[in-house]
Amino acid sequence: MTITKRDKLLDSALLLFSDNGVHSTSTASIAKHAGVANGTLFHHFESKLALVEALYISIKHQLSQVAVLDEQLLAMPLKEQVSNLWNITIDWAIKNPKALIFCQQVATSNILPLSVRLKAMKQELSILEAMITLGQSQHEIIDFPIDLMIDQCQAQIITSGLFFISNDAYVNDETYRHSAFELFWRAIAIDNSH
Amino acid sequence: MTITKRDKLLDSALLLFSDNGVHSTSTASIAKHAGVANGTLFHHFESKLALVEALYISIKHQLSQVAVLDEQLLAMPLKEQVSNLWNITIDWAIKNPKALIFCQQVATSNILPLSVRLKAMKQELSILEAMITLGQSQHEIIDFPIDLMIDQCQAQIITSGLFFISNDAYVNDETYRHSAFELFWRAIAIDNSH
DNA sequence: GTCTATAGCTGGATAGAC
DNA sequence: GTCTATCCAGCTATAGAC
Repeated sequence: MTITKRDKLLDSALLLFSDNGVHSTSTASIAKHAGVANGTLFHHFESKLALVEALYISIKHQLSQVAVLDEQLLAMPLKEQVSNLWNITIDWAIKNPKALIFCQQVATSNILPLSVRLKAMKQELSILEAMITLGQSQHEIIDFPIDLMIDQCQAQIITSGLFFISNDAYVNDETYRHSAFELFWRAIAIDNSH
Repeated sequence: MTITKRDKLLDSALLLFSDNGVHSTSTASIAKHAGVANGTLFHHFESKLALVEALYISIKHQLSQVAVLDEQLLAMPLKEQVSNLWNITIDWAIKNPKALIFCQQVATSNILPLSVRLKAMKQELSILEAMITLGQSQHEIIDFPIDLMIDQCQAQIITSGLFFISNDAYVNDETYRHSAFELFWRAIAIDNSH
């Protein structure tokens, strides 16, 4: 498993995109940073847009591999399941700040066609949707429209991730960790005692 | 109060920026859309960046004029105050979708220097901060760290705004309206009964 | 203040040798 | 697969007439 030039190009692209934005990063600067020639970039990626798309898909795929429900988790109470997934996702965000920042930029712009973004999002959100629906049927999560809830929940997770990224002193602060999750859980949980 | 060419340029810039992004909108296309000559744009704005900044500041200012606490509001219970401000902001977002989309793009990118963004944000968030702090001192709002709460609350409002913008069939749907606000309020309120 | 014309540069993408 | 060299479109910004 060697690091190919293609991988180097993706790494450099992520670094430069997240720092300066997609549009103000030239393909030349990506190639230079990756230590490869200009033409090599266009050998591996049909166009700049294709590079952006490949990077986006790759990150979303990586995240979907991290946040999964296993047998052990499914046996726990719902709040623990949600908390677990929340923590896994936040930890991933803290370890991959550039990835989250880049995805946020792509998601809130028209750089990539809507169809590509929707496809990547659907895949990522299936767990979230499953948990909310389950919780609603068990009367543990409030019965608001599912599309609205998915939207809000996802936004809260991303916001928390971005918060810890830009305030990294709080990453290991239990108060902040706990508070951030509780803000998320309190919004949707029916039993708010304790 | 006539519509000056400067105003037309700002209007066209907002339209094109929110649709295609700042970087992929040329100054030439803005001038053309506004029905003025290319050079006129640079007479009114020193550079493209200065145009972006002027637009951003103008929108943030406009929003801060809309969301204010008046005498009448201050006499109400806290939840009503919050609900009122929430509704005012969402209504503004629905009426000015392009403005919200543009602001979101600017906020999640490095197009404008951080100092400019922070200044505009501070001004906008002062009411939110005041309400949360007041609520905390009255034990009506949960006592989590204020910086985290401001971040999350602002994100929830923006997310709701964007949700109604992209699902405009729900704009007048009381269920969605009520649910969106309750998700916001439940997260931070201490008394969750009823 | 507004226009036309254009300078000067940058960036995405290609061609062809190795 | 990787490189160098280069084309050409499109962009920001300026100059100067009106």
